[in-house]
This record gives sequence, C-alpha cells and structure tokens, in this order.
Amino acid sequence: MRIATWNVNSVSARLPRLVDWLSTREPNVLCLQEIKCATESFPIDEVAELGYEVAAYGTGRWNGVAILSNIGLVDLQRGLHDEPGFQADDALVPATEPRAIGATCGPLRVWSVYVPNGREIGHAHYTYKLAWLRALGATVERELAADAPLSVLGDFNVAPTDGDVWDISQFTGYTHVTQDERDALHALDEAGVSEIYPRALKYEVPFTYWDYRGGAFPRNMGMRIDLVYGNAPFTGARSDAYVDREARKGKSPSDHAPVIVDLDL
DNA sequence: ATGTCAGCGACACGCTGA
Repeated sequence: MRIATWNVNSVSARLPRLVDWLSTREPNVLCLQEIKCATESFPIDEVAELGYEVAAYGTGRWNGVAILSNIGLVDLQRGLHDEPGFQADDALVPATEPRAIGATCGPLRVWSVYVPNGREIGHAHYTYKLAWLRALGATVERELAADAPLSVLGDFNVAPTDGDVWDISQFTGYTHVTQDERDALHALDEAGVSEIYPRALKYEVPFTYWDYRGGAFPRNMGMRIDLVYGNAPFTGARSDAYVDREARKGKSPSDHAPVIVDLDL
C-alpha cells in the first residue's frame, strides 16, 4: 500500500500536475493541503476518472484539505476535536478554518492536516498555531483509542530540528524553528504517534518545501516541514519512505514536494 | 535580485497570505 501527502498550493492551479502525478505514482491514499477551493469546487470528476474517491474540506480562497483514496473512504470527520479558530482583524468572532480532515481508507485511519503558519513570533496567528497543534495532539489521543493503523500527515509548518532547514542561522527570530513550536509538535509524540523520517533522493536532508523566490529549489535552500506521523501499527508496516523532489521541478510546480510512504499492509 | 505564486474583486492590478 502507498500513502502520500502533498501541499499542492491550489488544486485548481495544480490540476494537470496532480492528474499526472496520481497516474504515475499511483498512491492508494493521497492527503492534500492548501487546496484553496470550496468543498463543492474540488475537481472530483478528474480524479474519479483515475479511480479515486474524494473527501474535501475547503471554504475558498485559503487553506483547505482533502483525502483521495482508491481503497475506500468512510467515517469522515471535518475539523479537530475542540479545534481553536482564528480571529481575523476584520472579524467579530474567531472562525474555524478548514485545516484538518479525517477518514478511514481500507485498514487505515488517516488525517490530512494543514497547521497554521504562525506568521511572526508573538503574532495572534502564532498563538493560534500553538493552540492548534495542542488540539491536534488531543484529537490524536482520542483516535488512538482504536487499534487500527493511524497516520497523521500534512504540512506542519514546523521544522522538527535545526537540521531540518538549510541554514539555521538564517532563521533567528522567525517562526517554524522555535522551541515553543517544537514543544507543541512534541505533543504528538506524547499522544502516542511517532514520525516516519523519509529518505532524501538527493542531498543530505529530505527537504519538502522550497520558497519560489531566489532560486531556492536549485540552490537547495529548503525546509522539512511536511511530516508523516503514525502509531506503531502504521510505522511498523513501513517498507519505504521518501520525498518526491521530482514533483518540485519544471514549470508551475507547487512550492512543496510530496512525501511518499510505502507500507506492507 | 526588493528576485514568486495564487486568488480575489472586478476587469487592472494592488492586496493578502504563504
């Protein structure tokens, strides 16, 4: 079985690449982030032609997550348990954003997650990010009550260690590498899941994101922020895991590359 | 290289978010 996660930075803008990628990599389950469309606007017909069912959760311009599966897609859950919302400057009340969707795909329980960016240290969005990660940990704890293989995959917007960015000295005072963020991420380990560390197909560290600007990809100025967590039944079934950096090449790529995990399941 | 993209409102391009 093959499962993957990919922040596509707009499923509409990436549709030709998504269709091509699905037909060549043939994952059984694909978690998407930043679909940037409403649930009802997801191009389900195009992926249905390739044999995939779709569970999407989006509201439009920003965020949005989805799960594609060709091995079944049931027991959907949109949003985390007790998920915090974000209060935009022009909003009267905090709004829940489409950042997490869970589903059961064959033998797997799967969550596709898009953790808030945080913007700047001390920003309200940064506080929201930390609270959101804690809510994810609490949701994972509840999900672990079942014994099925469980995986939580997506764009975590946190580099787990200093070695997971191209040059840690460039990140002083910035988000994604702070102790607070890493502590919040660690709540997942405490909840009972651990990370699958993928192979790099080139260079030392399997980066998953490279900024569009400044030729960051060819210069390998990347970050490893797209992560795959699982319980023991999931991680123990791993036969391979790697970052598909080929998908970051060429014309009109996403700024993220997919992470692929192969399982003996 | 202040170096890129994507979506939106509104139909030109500035704004927002990443």
